Amino acid sequence: MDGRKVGASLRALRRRRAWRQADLERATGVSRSAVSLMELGRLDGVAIGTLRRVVEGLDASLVIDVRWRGGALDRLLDERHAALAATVATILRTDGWHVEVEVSYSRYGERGSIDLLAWQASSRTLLVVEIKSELTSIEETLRKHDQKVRLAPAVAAERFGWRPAAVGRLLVLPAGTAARRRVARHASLFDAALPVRGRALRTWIRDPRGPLSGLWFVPDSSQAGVKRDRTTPQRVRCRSGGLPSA
DNA sequence: TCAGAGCTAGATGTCCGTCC
DNA sequence: GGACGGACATCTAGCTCTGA
Repeated sequence: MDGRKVGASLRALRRRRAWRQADLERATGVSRSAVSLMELGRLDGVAIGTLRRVVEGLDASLVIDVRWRGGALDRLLDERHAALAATVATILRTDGWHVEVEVSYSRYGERGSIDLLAWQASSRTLLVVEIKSELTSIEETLRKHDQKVRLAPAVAAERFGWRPAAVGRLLVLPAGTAARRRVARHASLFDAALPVRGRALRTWIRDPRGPLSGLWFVPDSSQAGVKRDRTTPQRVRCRSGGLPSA
């Protein structure tokens, strides 16, 4: 975030309305001095929430972006997802499935990408696998997965010539306590939507018979060897005169 | 002289390390 | 895990500066 550019933008937007700093103070409840600091680009002394109030008070919006070593942050965020997908794809292939990765679709205005689309020719079973390294929104995850399961047979027929007799839906989560706790907290929801787990699930994967709605906790190989003490996530305190090293 | 903007000391709230 | 206290971040009131 370029402080001087942000400050210049705020000032330009304020002046465009012929407002004084005091007018902006009345409109947003943020003191004139704080507005002054922001317009001078001295954002170190300004809370993000306060900055947002001022920006929104000028009918603008605040976009905050975190960047790290070029595109390395995206790769870092994607690492766990990719590792889970790779683990599941390997297991499915070992059990005789043909696996396609990241199958994109666009049908009737609905767009997206199926993490893993697996096909077992002998039983003509199609499996729609959704991988979640972080379970943020449960409702959204289930809704999107449902959409993919609905569209998958048509996508599979069109793209690969697969004509399924049965369709399975599988949600994959990392086998940590955080994900298990989250699922336990919403047990009734998950039990209704994805009732098959554990041994029954593995049995179905080896020998699919009919449709399936399952939830699978898969060990996260990207975290292998990463030792964490009992206090994680660790607090990082920034002392004056120095930033914590990256 | 006055309006608008900049500066800063002090008040307040929050965070985080430590202890139990 | 909760309580406590010190350190720090953030905000504001009020004074000062600047330019018309």
